[in-house]
Amino acid sequence: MKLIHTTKIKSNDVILIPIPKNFKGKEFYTSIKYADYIIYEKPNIENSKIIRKKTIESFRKSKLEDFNWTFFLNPLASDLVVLDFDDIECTERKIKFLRDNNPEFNLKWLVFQKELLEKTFSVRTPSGGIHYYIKRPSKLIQERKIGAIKVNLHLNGDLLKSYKEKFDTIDKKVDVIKIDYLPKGLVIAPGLSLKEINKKGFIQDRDYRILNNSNIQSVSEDLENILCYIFAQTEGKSKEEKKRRIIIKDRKEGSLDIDTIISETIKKEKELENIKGIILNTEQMKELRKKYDEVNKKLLNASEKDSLILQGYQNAYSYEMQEIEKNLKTKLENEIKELLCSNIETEQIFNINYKYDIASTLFNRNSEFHSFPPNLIKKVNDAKEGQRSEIEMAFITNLKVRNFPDTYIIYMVRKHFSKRTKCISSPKFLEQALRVGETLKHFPQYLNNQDTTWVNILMSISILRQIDFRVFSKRNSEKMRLALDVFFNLASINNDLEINMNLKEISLLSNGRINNKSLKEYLKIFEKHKIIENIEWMDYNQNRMAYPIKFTLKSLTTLKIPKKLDLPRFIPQDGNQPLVYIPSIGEKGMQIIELLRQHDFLSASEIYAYFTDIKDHRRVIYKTIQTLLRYQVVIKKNEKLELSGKPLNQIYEKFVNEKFGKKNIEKKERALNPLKRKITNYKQEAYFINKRREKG
DNA sequence: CTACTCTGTCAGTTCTTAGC
DNA sequence: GCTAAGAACTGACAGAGTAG
Repeated sequence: MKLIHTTKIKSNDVILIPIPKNFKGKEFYTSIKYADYIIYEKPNIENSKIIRKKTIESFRKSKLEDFNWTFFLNPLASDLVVLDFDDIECTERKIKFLRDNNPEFNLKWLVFQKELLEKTFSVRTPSGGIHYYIKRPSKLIQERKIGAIKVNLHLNGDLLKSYKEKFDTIDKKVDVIKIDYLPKGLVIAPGLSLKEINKKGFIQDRDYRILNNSNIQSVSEDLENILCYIFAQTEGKSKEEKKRRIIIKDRKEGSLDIDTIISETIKKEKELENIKGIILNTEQMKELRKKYDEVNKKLLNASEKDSLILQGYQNAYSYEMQEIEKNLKTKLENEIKELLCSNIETEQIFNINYKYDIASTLFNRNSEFHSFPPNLIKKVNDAKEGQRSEIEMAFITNLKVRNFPDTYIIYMVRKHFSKRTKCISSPKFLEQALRVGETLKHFPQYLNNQDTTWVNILMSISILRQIDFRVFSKRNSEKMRLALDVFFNLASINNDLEINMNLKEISLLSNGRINNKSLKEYLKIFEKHKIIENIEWMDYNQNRMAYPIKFTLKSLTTLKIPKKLDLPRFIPQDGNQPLVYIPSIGEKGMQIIELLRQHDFLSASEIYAYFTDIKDHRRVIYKTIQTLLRYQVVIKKNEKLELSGKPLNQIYEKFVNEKFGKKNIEKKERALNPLKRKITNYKQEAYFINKRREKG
């Protein structure tokens, strides 16, 4: 005899409570006083056994099947939660109002609805409501919350006022939305019919029919954030974890003023841009200028012999002026570096900028590289009042989905956005846009305008995070991910799937340690698997496919991926920084750092879970973690790993200093700056390429 | 017994360096 | 761009120990 009328809910999920099969006109009651017998700390099955025993003892003539068996939820024993949507028409109207007036709520609700509610097991209640059954492993909320959505958290000012006016007449409890969050307590089980029950004076049969017979969905980590937002609740985690969270926040926000660092940096960067103008106004420079001009006058009437001497003077003066400019430039650059690299947060800004700066020095490009589509900034600043929020959102979404850190985005906004923009004029808009971007990063399928190129590229970047590249080649799969990642990032910057850039530059712009030779090999593999097409090779030397002049990426949205990774693998935008060049840290090390940036702290086994595609992942990741611990990139606190907070560049410098000491100064200098070293090598190569080509 | 931690080895791949 | 040599990285394997 089955007491549960569905296979989707197992007996260890719930405690079974007897209720009468027919209420005979009475109001709802349970057949026994279950509360006296339940011991929360025990597994549900044991509690159910006790209840059954007590039931048989109390009703000696009855059998188990003479009762209906309903559910009691015990948050200590199971992560099953029921979301009870009451008064569904009014609820839906209220939700619609929130969605229309709060873009962040709109997106998060959409994801919540599509990814959880519509996919999970649900039951139609007799009042027309719906019970959604979900599993929430975090067990963040352990008490019943009736009317769990507080409207004033999602609306403010005039919007809240007009909301209240609109719903005041319909609903007494206007401030809340009638969605009950039930992790604990009694719930009428699916498949039951409460015969002849008295509900508010009416006697009727009340049926609980299964509406969606899918499996019960578990709340993934990404959805967890959305649930936290919708059912705003920050409590519930263990005291120790809460405390740690506060400590980490203190370190990130309290102890240093990131805003000041960013604005100081921008100020200095502007000085650097206007360096010529600034120098001209210094006393020292005025003096030199004066002397220079005087000599110039003398030159007009000077004899041939004198003019040689005067020209010598002139050269000396202009050299001195150049030196002043150079010194001030170096001084400013060092100050910027010192500012940004003083802490682990803003250091990312430096490392990302450095990547683009250094890459542009390889072939002495006049136009520098950007991290974003350059014309987007123009659009942002030129936008009319009504279009602003959409265009600014597009900018932030682009950087966010491509996994740029928030600090970097804030820096970009402060640097490039005009005062009229929404991001600058209302900081709350920027905060909200960043949170919306965060959601889209994890749920890219909800990006608007899917048919446009720029969204298509963002989708592709999201997809490549979950490709298991070993299906394409036995080669090192993470390097292939790096290659495709940099290609699509460049496509995003140019808003064009065609790439015509030197592979050496691409190597420098990548988010990891990959050289042009490997990029070339991967190009061929990608072409074979139709991810890249129309490669135009430079074949000056007997059809040897020396290097690609241009090639075209194909959107990954239509690509059929035979095997996906369980969890997306995010490559940090500052992944090509010196730290990666410490032996046995590498890309894996950066990916672990990225994980810790996103989660604040994780246990070793939680980190392993992200690399299960590697057969021997525990051993492999273990080694990387050990190295990170050895260099104090991460530290261990109560069995959890977290970033130590030491700037990564400082750690790398220390590593080089210890390795070379005072010996091998030349090698040390090279080692201190791996990207510069790469450029020197590439330049030397280019020199010989030209030489060979001239020979024929 | 299972899940996990820790150490070590090895072959194949990828990167750097030196040289032209 | 190319080669060669060597360093470093990567993921696989074996195996001992430990906690629950």
